[in-house]
Amino acid sequence: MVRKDALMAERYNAKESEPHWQAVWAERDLFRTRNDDPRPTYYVLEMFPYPSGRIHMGHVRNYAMGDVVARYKRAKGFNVLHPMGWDAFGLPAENAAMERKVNPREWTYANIATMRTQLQSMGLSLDWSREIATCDPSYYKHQQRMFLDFLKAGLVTRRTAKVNWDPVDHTVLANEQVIDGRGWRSGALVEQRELTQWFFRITDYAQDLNDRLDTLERWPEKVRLMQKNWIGRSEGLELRFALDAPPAGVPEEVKVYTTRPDTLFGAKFLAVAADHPLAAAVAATSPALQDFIAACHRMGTAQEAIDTAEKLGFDTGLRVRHPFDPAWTLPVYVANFVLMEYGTGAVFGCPAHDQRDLDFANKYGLGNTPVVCPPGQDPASFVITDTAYDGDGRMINSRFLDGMTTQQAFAAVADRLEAEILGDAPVAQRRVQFRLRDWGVSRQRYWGCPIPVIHCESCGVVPVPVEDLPVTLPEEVSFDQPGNPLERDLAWRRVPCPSCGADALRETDTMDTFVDSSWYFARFTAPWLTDEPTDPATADRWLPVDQYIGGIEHAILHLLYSRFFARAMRKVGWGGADEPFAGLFTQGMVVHETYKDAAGAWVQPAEVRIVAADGGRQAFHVKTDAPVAIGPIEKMSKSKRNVVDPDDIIASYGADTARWFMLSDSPPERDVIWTEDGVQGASRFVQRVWRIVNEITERSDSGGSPADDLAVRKAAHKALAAVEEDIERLRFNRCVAHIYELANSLQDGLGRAGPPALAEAAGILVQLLAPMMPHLAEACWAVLARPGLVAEAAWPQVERDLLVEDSVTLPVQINGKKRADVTVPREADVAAVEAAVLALEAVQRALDGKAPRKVIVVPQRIVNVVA
RNA sequence: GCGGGCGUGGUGAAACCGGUAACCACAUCAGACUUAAAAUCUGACGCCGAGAGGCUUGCGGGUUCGAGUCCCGCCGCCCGCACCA
Repeated sequence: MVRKDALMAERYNAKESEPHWQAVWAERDLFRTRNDDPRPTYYVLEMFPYPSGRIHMGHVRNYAMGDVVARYKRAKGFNVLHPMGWDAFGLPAENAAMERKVNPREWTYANIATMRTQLQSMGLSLDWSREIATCDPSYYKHQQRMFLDFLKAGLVTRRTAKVNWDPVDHTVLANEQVIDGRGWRSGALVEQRELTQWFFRITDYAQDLNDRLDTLERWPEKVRLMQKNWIGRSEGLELRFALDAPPAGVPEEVKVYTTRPDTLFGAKFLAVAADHPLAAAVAATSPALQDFIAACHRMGTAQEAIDTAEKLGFDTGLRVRHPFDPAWTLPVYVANFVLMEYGTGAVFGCPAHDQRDLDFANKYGLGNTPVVCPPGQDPASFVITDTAYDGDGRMINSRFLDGMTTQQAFAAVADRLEAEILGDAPVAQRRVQFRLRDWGVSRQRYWGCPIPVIHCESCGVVPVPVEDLPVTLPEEVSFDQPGNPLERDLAWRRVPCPSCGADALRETDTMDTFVDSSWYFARFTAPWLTDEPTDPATADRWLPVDQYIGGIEHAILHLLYSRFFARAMRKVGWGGADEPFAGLFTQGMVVHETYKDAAGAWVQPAEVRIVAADGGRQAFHVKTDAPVAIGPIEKMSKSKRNVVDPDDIIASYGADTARWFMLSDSPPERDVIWTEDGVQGASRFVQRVWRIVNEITERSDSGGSPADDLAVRKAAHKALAAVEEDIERLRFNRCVAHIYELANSLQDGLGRAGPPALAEAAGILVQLLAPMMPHLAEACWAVLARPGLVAEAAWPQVERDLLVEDSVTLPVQINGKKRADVTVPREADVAAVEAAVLALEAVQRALDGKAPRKVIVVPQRIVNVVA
């Protein structure tokens, strides 16, 4: 009690401390990465943000995780690259321009400025000297260069594709602007229009993109699986059906792709897509079919409708011959469920073994013949009524296939039909098919990277010469009229043809913003280059990214496109790696309770006061005191108003508290619930660490027994070993638990252990904290009078000797239930442990004088006595 | 429909290879300090039971000396894809 005043260290003041240490780091330029640093490289990257206006808690979580890894790896002696940039093109800037009459560029750069300040207030160890914004000509110039390289290398094609067309606004709509089949602004029914557009030939790499997934061992299994399904590789047979007496103008054959050639003897019909050439040929003389095709097109738009859509078909009256029996013919339908984009746009229907075919056959009275008998079924009694059987089994009703397994039948059909000739080619061909389609990159938008080509009446499509890059967006832009402003801007569009010099027009499509984010990780390796997208040797050294961290929502598109770009960039000589991201981590969302007032309006958490009530909690509005209903916990979103502004949290608690809370509690891949109690708990811990560290330095009186010294040192080194392992595996919540444990041990040891042991343990505590709460750690480091900055300090070495105990306490089970403990020397052999256990009173009592049937001793773990 | 994941105290969770279920934290309760409150410190805290003890990882089975963990069958929730032949 005497030294109470002396021990009352001042409260840690994050508001003063955090900007101070940020200034110290900046002054020493601590986080600038040099490409010529000889140490081993480590590239940690978090998905760069879209500059929407302000950062949100999801950003705080994402960047806090990345910063832990970056600071830890730096302490471990790596040359760490940890850059930041802005995914700055996109629709919201255009929306803001339309709604608020602002310039998209100014709006975007203003947002970037705000968000940069916010990120800097988090104390992230970022190399800001490498900052890039994708909307800057210094970035998209190189993207245009690569587009031209890809074009030359045959990785870009141009063909027609459907777009969403708003007939009232006369504009192309992005998918997210189509709501329930209607334009988001006009409310008009959206039509599908064919437009000539640019495509990246990602399907050229479908096989490799599929196969290399297996090598991405540090990717979540879930993401690999999602990509695998998206790529959708299948092995099947393309087979040709000859038409039986086709009328004039109708093709003589139809090609069909099937993964189930084994079921060929169960075929009952053939169906082609509404867009299939055969359908068009028949429709030429059939107004009824024209109507049917038009109806199919109308249905195409609405996503939900497909779900419930009935299988509909139109009987063309044509018939095809069965490949194994020219006398056996099948009717040919045009069907609404057959997709022109997949396979050959035509299928043969085997109702017994495909649910869709069965629904269709039942509707049109086509019947079914089961040809695969499930294991354990009697073939004689096996019938299909309204549930198709798509499993394996033995072939029946299939002539020469009877008795075979489905796999054998597949091979037998393929072998025979590959050898059979129809006209001048084999009837069938084995073939691999993918669901993946080419990547349409054309967007009829202003705020994107211009596609660097010129359309000339006599020369056609002419690439912009590399020396003329970048093709910059016009500065002056107006969104008063609907449509793409670039199309109206003739001053910008009109250019001489680079090839013949005649009057020509610029391409007005800009690139999908996914292109911008498909190579930024490579640009970060040398963003100062003005003439080239990358320095290939430098890119080779840094890539792949060692640890990439971001949201699961990018599991497919962004990551797949980046994987495509890695391949394409290597092909055209810009270096990098086969795979862009060696390690991937997908973090969970930040969620929060929702609140609604009596009128049903959403209420912000900041306006809600929570009171503990009997058996639960009650919420009241801070201003009106009116009761507020507590709703379900949901993802923080503006629409539900359940957002907490990082600025507010940093202002009242500090960045360290926010970071600590985001890393504690929930496993990083799971959602974390933001609660006021949780932040306060984190904040209390900040103060506790500060008190402990200060108290240690203020106490030099107590002596400390060797046993107490050892206990504190053991606790510190145990925590060190555990945190090290858990950071490596990105298990930040476990790191937090270990650090709490160490703080508890340190507090226990305060009155007992000696100053050297306490100082050592406190130093370790501070270093463990440093990746997570860097400002607090820096302040504590100074209090401990340790030299330099903790941000520059090498990671401490674990003293392995301190991790092993001399004796171990083993649980003793009798018949699998824990009944006692036994403490034995660590090195005790099995016989010694067994003897010690059998001497225990509890064991004696249980055995009741008899010999045990069995004693299982698992060294260092457990003993089980079977009575 | 297809594919995948998850289910543990009041809450977030931990339990690595099948080996003491519940580390750590939040909340709650009690105590200390205080005129009081906050802050801080100490303690209790899975369930039943006064206790001894018994029970407990969504439910039901199985394998095993031993199962939260492995296998089979249900139930519930979540996510992704979706007419892909």
